[in-house]
Amino acid sequence: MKARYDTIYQDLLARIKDGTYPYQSFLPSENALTSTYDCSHNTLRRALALLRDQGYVHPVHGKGVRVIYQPVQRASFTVGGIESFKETSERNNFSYATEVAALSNVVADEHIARLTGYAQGDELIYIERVRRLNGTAAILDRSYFLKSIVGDLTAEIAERSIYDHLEQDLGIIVAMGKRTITVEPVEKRDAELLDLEGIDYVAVMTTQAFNAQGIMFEYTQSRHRPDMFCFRDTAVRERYR
Amino acid sequence: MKARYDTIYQDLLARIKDGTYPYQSFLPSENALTSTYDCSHNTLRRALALLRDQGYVHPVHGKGVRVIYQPVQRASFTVGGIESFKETSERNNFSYATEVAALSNVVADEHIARLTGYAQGDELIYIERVRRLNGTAAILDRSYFLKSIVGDLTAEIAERSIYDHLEQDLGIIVAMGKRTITVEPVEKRDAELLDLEGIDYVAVMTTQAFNAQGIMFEYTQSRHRPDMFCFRDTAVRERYR
DNA sequence: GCCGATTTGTCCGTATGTATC
DNA sequence: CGATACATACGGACAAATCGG
Repeated sequence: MKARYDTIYQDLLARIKDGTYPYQSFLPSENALTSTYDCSHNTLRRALALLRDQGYVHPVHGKGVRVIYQPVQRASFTVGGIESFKETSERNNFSYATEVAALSNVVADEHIARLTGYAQGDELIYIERVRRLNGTAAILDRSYFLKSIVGDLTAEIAERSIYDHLEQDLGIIVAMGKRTITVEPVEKRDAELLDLEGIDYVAVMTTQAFNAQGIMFEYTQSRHRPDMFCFRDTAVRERYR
Repeated sequence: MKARYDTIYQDLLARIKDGTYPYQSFLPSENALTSTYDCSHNTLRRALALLRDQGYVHPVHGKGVRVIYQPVQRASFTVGGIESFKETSERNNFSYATEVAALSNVVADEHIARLTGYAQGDELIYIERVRRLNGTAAILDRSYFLKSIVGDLTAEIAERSIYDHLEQDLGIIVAMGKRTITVEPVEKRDAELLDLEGIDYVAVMTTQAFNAQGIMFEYTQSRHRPDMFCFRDTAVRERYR
C-alpha cells in the first residue's frame, strides 16, 4: 500500500538513474509533472522534496529542478540510509559471514548507561559479532539490545541476521537511527578478533536505533578495518540559522 | 523573512532543548499545536517533518509525536549539516588558525576529473590549507574550486575564511553538499604538514558543495588527525524499497 | 529598466484514510 | 465501537525568483 508521493518519487528516481534526466539537466516543470502523474501540486512537491533530501536533485527557485545525481564509481561498503550488514554486502556482491563471539545478559550500570544512552537498570543483551567480508574478518560489532523489546536472542539468530528476525518474526520496524563516526586506536578485543595485519586504527561507527514507537532498542559499536570502510551522505544547509 | 514552518520548527526545537518537552515525552497533538501557532495542518506538519529529519522527534501514528533528543555529552568536532571549519571551531570554543600551504590555478585533466567530479577542461583553483586546533596541526584541506564561480582567491582570503568571502562578498550560497568518509594511510604531504606523532592513518572527509543553482563549485578532501575527528548524523529508514 | 509569462516556494482549508486506545 | 491523533491527498491562492521581450 504505497503512498502516491512515494511511487512518484520512485518513478522519477528510476528515470534519473537510467539517464532519462541526466546530470545537470532540468526535470519537467511541476505543472507538467502534475499532469503526467495526475496528482496535486502538494503531492508532487513531496516527491521532489524526497529527491532533494536524498541528494538527487536541486530545485532552483523560478527556474527549474536540476538533476545533480552522478552514478557512483567504485563499490562502497556503507552508504547513507540505514542498512543492515547483510543488505549492504548483498548490494555490493560481497561474500559475507557472521560469527558470534559473545552473547550474554547484562543490566545497564552507570558506565553502560553513559556509553549507550540507555537508563541504568535496563535489562540488555550484549552481543559481539565478527563480520567476514570475502574471507577477512573486517568488522567487529558490539551491540546492546533492549531485552523488553527484542526478547531473547540466540546465537543462531545472531549468526543469520538479527534485523531479519526483528522485522519478520517480531514485526519490529527499525524506523530511524543516529550515527557517530570516529577513528580510534585498536583495542585488545579488536586485535584478537579481526584480521588487522599490523593496522593499529579502526573506524568506529556508533548507531542508536529506534523502533516505530521512538524507543531506542539497539546500541551498536561497529568497529571497521579502516581500508574496508566507506560512508556516504548528503546534507542540506540549514536555513536562516 | 522567515518561513512560517521554520519559525515553528525553531520554537519547538528551543522548547525541546530547554526541557519543556523532555526525552521520551510526547509533544502536544497536531490539533493543539495548530491552535497555539495559529497555522494550518500542512504548515505544522512541515515543522514536525524538519524535527523528525534532524533526529529530534519521532511521530507515532495514532499516538503522538515522541521526543527522542538527548543532549550531547562531550564536545565533538564535526556534526551533521554543512558547517565551515570556522563555525565548527567557534561552536566548540576551540582556538583555531589556518595556514595556506599551496595555491595555484589548474585545469582539470582526466585524473582530477575522475577524482573530483568536475568536467575535463574546467578551470580550477587548487588550495592546500592546514588547520590548527588549539595549536596542533590537525587537519589538511585540499580543495578544488571552480574558477568561473568563485573568481580569484587570494592567500589572504583563504587564510581567513573562504566561505565568509563566498557568502558575504560574492553572495554565493552553499546550498547542499555530498560527503564521503573513509580512513586512509597517511601520505607524504600529510606527514609533512600535520602533527601526527607517529599516527599512520587519517580520517578523510570528502565534500562536494553545490551552490543555489545546483552547480558544484567546491571539491575538498579534508584529512583529519584521527583522534580529533568526530562525525554525527541522523538517518530515517527509506520506506518500502 | 520594466512587464508579463513561467516556475518554484509557502500557506490555507478541507476531506479521507488508518493506527491507537 | 467511538474518540483521538497522525498520514495522505486535493485544490486554490499568493509570494518570489527567473528570463525574455
